[in-house]
Amino acid sequence: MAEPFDVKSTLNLPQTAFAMKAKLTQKEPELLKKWKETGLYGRILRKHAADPTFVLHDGPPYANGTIHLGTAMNKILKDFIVKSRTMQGRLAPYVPGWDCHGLPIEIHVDKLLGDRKKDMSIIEIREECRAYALKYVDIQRSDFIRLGVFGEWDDPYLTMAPGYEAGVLRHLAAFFAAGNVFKGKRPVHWCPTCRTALAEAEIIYKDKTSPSIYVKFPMATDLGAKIPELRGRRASVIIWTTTPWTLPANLAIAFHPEHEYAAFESGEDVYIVAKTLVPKIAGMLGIRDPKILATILGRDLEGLKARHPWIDRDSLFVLADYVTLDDGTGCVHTAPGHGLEDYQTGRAYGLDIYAPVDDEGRFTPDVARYAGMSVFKANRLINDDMRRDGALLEEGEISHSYPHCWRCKNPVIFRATAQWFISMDEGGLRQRTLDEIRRVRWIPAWGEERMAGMMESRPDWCISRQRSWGVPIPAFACRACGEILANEATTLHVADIFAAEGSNAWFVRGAEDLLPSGTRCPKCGGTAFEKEHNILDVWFESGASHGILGHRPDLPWPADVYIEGHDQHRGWFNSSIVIGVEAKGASPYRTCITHGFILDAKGRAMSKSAGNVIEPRTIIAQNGAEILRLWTAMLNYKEDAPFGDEILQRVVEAYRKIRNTWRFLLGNLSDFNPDRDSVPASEMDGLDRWALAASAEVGAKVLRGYEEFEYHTVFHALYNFFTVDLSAFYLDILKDRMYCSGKASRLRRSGQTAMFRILKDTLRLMAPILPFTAEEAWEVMPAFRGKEQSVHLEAFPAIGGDVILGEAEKSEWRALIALRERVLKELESARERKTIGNSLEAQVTLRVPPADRPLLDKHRAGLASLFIVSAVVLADGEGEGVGIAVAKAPGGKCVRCWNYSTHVGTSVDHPNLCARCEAVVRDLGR
RNA sequence: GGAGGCGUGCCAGAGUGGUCGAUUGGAGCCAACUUAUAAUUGGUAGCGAGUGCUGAUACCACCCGCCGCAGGUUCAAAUCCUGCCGCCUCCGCCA
Repeated sequence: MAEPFDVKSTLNLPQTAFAMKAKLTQKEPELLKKWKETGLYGRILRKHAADPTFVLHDGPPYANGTIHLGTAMNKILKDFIVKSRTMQGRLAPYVPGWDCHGLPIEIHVDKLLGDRKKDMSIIEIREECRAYALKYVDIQRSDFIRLGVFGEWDDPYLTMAPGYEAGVLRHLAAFFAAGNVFKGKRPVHWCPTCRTALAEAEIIYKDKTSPSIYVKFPMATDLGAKIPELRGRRASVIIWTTTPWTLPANLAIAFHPEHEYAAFESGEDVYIVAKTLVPKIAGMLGIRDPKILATILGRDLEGLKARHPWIDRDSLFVLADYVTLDDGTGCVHTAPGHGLEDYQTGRAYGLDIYAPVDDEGRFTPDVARYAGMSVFKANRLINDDMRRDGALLEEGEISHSYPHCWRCKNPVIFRATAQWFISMDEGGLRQRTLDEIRRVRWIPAWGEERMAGMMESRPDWCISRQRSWGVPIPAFACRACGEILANEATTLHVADIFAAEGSNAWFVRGAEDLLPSGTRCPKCGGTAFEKEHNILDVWFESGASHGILGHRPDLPWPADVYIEGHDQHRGWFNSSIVIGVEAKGASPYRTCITHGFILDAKGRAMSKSAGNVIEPRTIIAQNGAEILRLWTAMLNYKEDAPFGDEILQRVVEAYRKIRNTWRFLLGNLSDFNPDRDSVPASEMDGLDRWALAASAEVGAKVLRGYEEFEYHTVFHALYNFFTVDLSAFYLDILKDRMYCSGKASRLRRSGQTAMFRILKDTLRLMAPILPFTAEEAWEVMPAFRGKEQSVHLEAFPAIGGDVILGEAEKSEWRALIALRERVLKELESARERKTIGNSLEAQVTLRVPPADRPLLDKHRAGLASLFIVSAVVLADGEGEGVGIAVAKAPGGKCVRCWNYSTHVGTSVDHPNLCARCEAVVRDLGR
């Protein structure tokens, strides 16, 4: 006989507007719009106005191209930091920035302009660069906003803004004040055709045929003192080179300190080369069985000298680690003005950085015989002359990869030119920076070692570039005597002009107009000057970005945190700390965090040429930004992370689980008024108290994770809690109580109270990671006293309070949960035996040994619901452990709650209901 | 060439000296439910060698080895040390 009404209508089934299907791609833009309209970001800052500050200073991405996954991850991590610190009660403003100057933009604009560039002024070209940079600032800005990153997007810092440019020069002035800036020579790639210096990005490597020659340098020092066997012999060192034209600039020969060198006989002559290369060289000279007269370690040759093959000059024997035995003779021709390693070695030995070659690649008058001759043409002649003099031992050709100019495609040369430097050791800058590095907190810890290693080995900082798109180095030359004028005062003066007019002023104004009035040459007293045309290395510009701090009370200097990819140990972290130390005497960051790179699904770096690049826009368009954020939270960002479809699907799965759990909580709270219906913890059902205690434990772990910037532990802790504790255990058990108990019964309200508190806590704990979903849920969550309009205006929950369980209670629950697992296994085998289907068809009999009796008696009433069965019978057992038996539950199935009960069929009014349901239905007046 | 990082089951990813052959999730297989329903729940489940059982290289039981490989420290190692191999990132780039 059926009930005279629809039983289902008497149940309290879940109800919520929070959809199962997220439709993130639609929902996220709606929330962004709403946040913008309600001025959420400003409200957050105002709410925390009186709180202690926390400054994450943004490393400026380069304003060129669209963002890639790595950029997205970086911004998301920054947002985790800012949002979580905010919810921890800090005033944490976030000012994003962009790096706008520099070569890549200049090259792109160059290509865009093509031939038109010839007719344009430098100002016009710079305006094109500015427009180009602004375009990409806009594009990237909207991408970052789309990710849900909160910040001052309307007022970012741009390195090309006049105020910023002035700040850069003021930092430069600090180096002038310290006496650390000097002008020196340094080899750069130089295109003789285009008559310009080239950056690495403007070099293309192509195969080129070059001469390959072996040249002997006769000893100037008598080796007899060191090697008695060679007393009185005519000894020479043999070098190998592919650039004969650099021989006029030869000042040294480099040996490896650890390699063994040998002197072998060739008729009257004795030649010195690396011992292992003797057979090769001797064979080349036609000596069948070379006689080795003596050997000597490279380091013992240091300081000796050889004669230049034709110039009246000695060549110093120096030591260098980069000398290899793969090619040549192990004795390396060294011209400090024509090679980077040669340059470094030359500086180490105090040699002249000698490069007697002019802008067009011709020898200067300094070089006898070849003056005015193009260096490539001179190769032939030099070889001929040396052959005639007997200096050339062997001549051939070699095809090798050689740098060429990207524009004219001609081979380039390496040539020392005048450049501006910051000395790392003059004034102890390197050491002071190293000291500061020790004071910074590095995450991960190995960052310190890496950073210190780089700082120890970095050469003097070459800060000048022969380019247009950047901040000019304000240096002048006296027209009368050529004296260079650049110091703290002139730099600060130009900084003031830039602050008002921007760095274009350098190109618009005359030299005298850029100097304080009445400036005279300190050397000759002249009053006429000309401007130099160098711009600053962009790393100096971005490294000075901490200059935006310290001008607003909410943005003090130094920053609490810098966080970028680990490539920035050499880049931004490096230049920032050097500038911070010189200008402010300290590191501009207290904590420095690095993250890994994003690789493709196979673990390879993403690159356009490999065709494995995944655009964040694609992910967002298909899955929503929330998925990208969750992925970022799941991974241990300290390591490089693979990314691909399969991985993405897993993230989507995890998202669904979290979303559905929140949805279930919301669904069961539709009739719950927290302020009116909450049950005090002391009166709550035991299981609910357990759930709150578990939630508190997770909460503590999550807060620790945020504190330590460990977002994957945040995610794992919450996700585990959702799947294991809530979904598979607590909420599963709670269903019967929620659906079937009287709406306002104490038991149901107790469960609702726990669910509400868990929902409220987890939404807030998850808000920094899932700002959209947490907000969406927050909006539909029951209102309560003090509820903020947005979850992002809330603080993290205080953990603990009234729900911590004692150790005794905890171990009781551990025992019950362990017993439950065993019961579930027994139920499964009963299911396999077809004894039962649904677990509610079962009655479980526990044979309880005396030792376990107190525990089970205490929880007797809750056991059936704990196991989700219809009945539990306790019987006396023996020995160790509780025995478990499963049988078909007696009685009939209650059509309302599906529990089996002997009460079913006994009631006249409600013969299909169990006692509990009959009572509930009666209360409803049915 | 230099610096740094990483290597755990089919996959992802926990685990930093015993309670770990190893948490959790995904995929797989089996099942329940239709009251979170394009949802929820339970169970099962690594690889290799050996012994027993057997008609059987199947199932089951037992046992041994395996957390990149090889050693070492220790009463005890996925966890510490050394070497090797592999992968990745950054920097340099050759006279």
